[in-house]
Amino acid sequence: MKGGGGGKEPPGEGEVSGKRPKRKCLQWHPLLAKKAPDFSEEEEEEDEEELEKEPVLCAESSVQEGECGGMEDDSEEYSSEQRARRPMNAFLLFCKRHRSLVRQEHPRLDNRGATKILADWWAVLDPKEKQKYTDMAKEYKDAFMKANPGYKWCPATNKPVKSPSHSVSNSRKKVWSLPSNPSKDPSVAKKQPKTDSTPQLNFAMADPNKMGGLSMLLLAGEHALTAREISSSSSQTGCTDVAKHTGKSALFQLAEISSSPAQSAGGSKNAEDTSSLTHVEASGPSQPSSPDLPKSCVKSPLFQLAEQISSSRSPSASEGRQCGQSALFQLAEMCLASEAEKMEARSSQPSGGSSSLCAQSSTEIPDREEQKEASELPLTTSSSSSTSGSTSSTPTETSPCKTPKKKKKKKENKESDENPASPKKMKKRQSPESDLDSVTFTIEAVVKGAWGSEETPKKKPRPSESESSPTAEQSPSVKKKTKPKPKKQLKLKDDAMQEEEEDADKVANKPQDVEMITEEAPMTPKTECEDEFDVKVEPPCGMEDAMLQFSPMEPTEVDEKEDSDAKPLESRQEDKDPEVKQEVCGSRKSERSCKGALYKTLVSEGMLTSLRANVDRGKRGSMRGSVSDHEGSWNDENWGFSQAATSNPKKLKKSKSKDETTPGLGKLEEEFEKKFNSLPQYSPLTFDKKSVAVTKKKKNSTSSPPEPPKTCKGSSSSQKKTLFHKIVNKYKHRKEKSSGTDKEVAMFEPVATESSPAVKSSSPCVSPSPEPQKILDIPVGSQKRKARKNKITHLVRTADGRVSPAEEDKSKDQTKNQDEKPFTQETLCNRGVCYTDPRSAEADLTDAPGSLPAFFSLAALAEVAAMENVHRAQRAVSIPTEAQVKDMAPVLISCADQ
DNA sequence: TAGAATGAAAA
DNA sequence: TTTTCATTCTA
Repeated sequence: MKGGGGGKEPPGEGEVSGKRPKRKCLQWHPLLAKKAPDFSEEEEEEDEEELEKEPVLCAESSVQEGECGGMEDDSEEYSSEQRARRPMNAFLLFCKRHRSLVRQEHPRLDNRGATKILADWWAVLDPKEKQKYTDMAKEYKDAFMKANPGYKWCPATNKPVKSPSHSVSNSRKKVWSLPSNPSKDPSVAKKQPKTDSTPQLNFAMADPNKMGGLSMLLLAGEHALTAREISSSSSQTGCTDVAKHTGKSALFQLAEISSSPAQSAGGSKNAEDTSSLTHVEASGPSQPSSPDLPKSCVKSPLFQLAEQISSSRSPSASEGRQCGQSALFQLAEMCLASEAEKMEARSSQPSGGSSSLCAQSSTEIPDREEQKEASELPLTTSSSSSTSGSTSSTPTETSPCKTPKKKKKKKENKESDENPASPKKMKKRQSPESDLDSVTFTIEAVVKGAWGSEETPKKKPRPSESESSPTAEQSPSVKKKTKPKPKKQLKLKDDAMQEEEEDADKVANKPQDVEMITEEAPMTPKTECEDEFDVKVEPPCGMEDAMLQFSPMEPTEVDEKEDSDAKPLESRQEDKDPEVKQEVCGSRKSERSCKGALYKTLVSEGMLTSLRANVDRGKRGSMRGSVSDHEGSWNDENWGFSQAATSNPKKLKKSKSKDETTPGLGKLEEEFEKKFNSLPQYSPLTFDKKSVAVTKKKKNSTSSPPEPPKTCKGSSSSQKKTLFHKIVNKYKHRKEKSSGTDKEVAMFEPVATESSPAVKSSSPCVSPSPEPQKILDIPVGSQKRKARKNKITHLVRTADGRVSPAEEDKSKDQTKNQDEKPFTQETLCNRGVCYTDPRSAEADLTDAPGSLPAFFSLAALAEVAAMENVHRAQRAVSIPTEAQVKDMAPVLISCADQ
């Protein structure tokens, strides 16, 4: 959609040309950049090579800064190009959090409509509730600013930087400039991204200047954390403590981390990090790293054996394919699973983290190694895998039919070759996935105790992938690490830690999956991609169903979804890939169930909140997203895919932003998400009540105060008052801009209907509650801007309430809108309130006590009539003037109080 | 790519 | 006071 941010840059010019779609901000992040399909394949390949080298250098020497600086330069370029996005304000956060809900309720509704509704909700939202979002926004902003000290919100009208040289890169506009970004060559920038992408921790990225938005911060934080983790893992001590120590919020911490030394190694902390990094990097390039990991991790002999087995097997498996797992392999898996369980038990929080870390670290290394090795030697990967704690990861990678070269390349190549049609799509890798999946499943199953079964499901992998993917996308290892631990560390403070750890442990247990996932996004997951792709394809249906059923609000639903999904999936999977996956993993179903539990857990924890949103989205247009998404693979997206993917054929494309952001952000993002998720998400019902009022407001504002519905007074007076005030304020605004409301009226009527239902549900109260009245009177806020744009002109309504010709047209549109929007009458009807028949409405109105109520009822009626028949509307009602409304306010208030 | 919303920041 | 732009995603 958007521009394709991803993957779109033309290979040739690419880089600069800019295509960084709109969102550059996130993209610019190296990790993201890699992940992002955006880069041309060619470029990516080259970049990869470069990256391999670079990371090492950085890690190795303190000089890193210098080198990194080079990187930074690039990054700077990115930053300049992509620059950090300005932080979201409270409203945007609210929108982000609730848009999915809105969409769920009103699938037909387009974004604009959803936005309007959200605005309504926002208007209605209690101040307290709003405050939460406001606070979050503030915190977010603070963190952002900390990370990007010099950040300017507006590049200023002129936008100095952007236009000229970089112009291209910044397609959009702003380059807000981060202070530091010297010019960069586009080409360089491209390279850097990859380099950056090198999983590891390029703190270089962290540069405040470079740092993009929050996501960047998060990334930086993650990297730091991961580094710490790694170091800790090596030492086995919990490095995370540092993070924990700080009482600051995760966001701040992240910001600090990113801002401070992230690049080179700033303080002592950094030193540790760097050291850890160095280890990783050093190891990464060469296999040695793998050994380190194992050492760090305390593996039981059994575990080691299992790893060896798995690793050994993997190579053959790759060719042989996923399906047939040898008994030995299975045994290994089981061993691993048992180990995993043990690990979990141990891990509790601290230790567990280390274990997970180990796994992660191991995974990470492999990735790097893989990249480098891929270029160099395929075998290395296998060796690394064997050595590395993550058994599955290597095998899977190596296993892929093709040489274990760079995943990215492979993916790209494959994609290009195999799937000429869809660039993004993937090729499927068979064996590797199957292996990994099977392993993961088994592990999970073991952990849960469900082992045994076989069903399995591809989905599990998906979910896990999806989950992990977000974090891991760029570099699998990183992702793994980041997800589990970063969050843990960050949150250490919070209870979440435990939960997270558990999740992480789970993840760790599934290192394979994680790796898979991680790679998916950015790089590629060639194998994963394939797998995912397949999976996505398969599951979509089931997922959709699940998704559909699923309500973002309740986590519990997820389970249900999963269940539902599982069945469909199974059938699907069987249909599709009987060959590979199913066979391979016998126990998938059970695993699936396990995953389902995990999924639930994650959701409950809030880790998957984004998923929810994605899911919602997925419902909308899952399919499209699936394709693009796969590449970009987002955590959430993955989820969405896994779960929802099937459902929506439309597309999921989640916005680039997601793709971009998620990949890199990984755990950090998760934390952010957690916070974000922690934000209250109100059920539509909640808003319905309120919304009713709001809608009314809008309607009123536009022309007449229609709302009839018989709102109930049941609502609390305080809320009503608040609403009233809000409405009044908005109303004022409206007056200012008085144009353009008409549309709203139409729109709102439907809304009103919705609200009305809610009201009814609460109680059949009749008299229009004060709120509604208030609401009716008051316009909703949104209109202002429209006015600017100057749409206003045609909207005007005559005093009569008639609509100007233009309005008539609009009215028509409105009617359309009604049709489109679920809220409208349909919803109302569903809820028990139907105004379809104006007459009935009138009756109600007439019944309504009090002149005011009656008045409103009439007005509402009038609106309804107007919608259906302008003429009727005209005769039916005279629209109250603003003054009238104001006059009525007191009455309304009193009513409300009553 | 425009646009729908709100809000923060800059000009 | 007016513009920009943050998010999301359809038309």
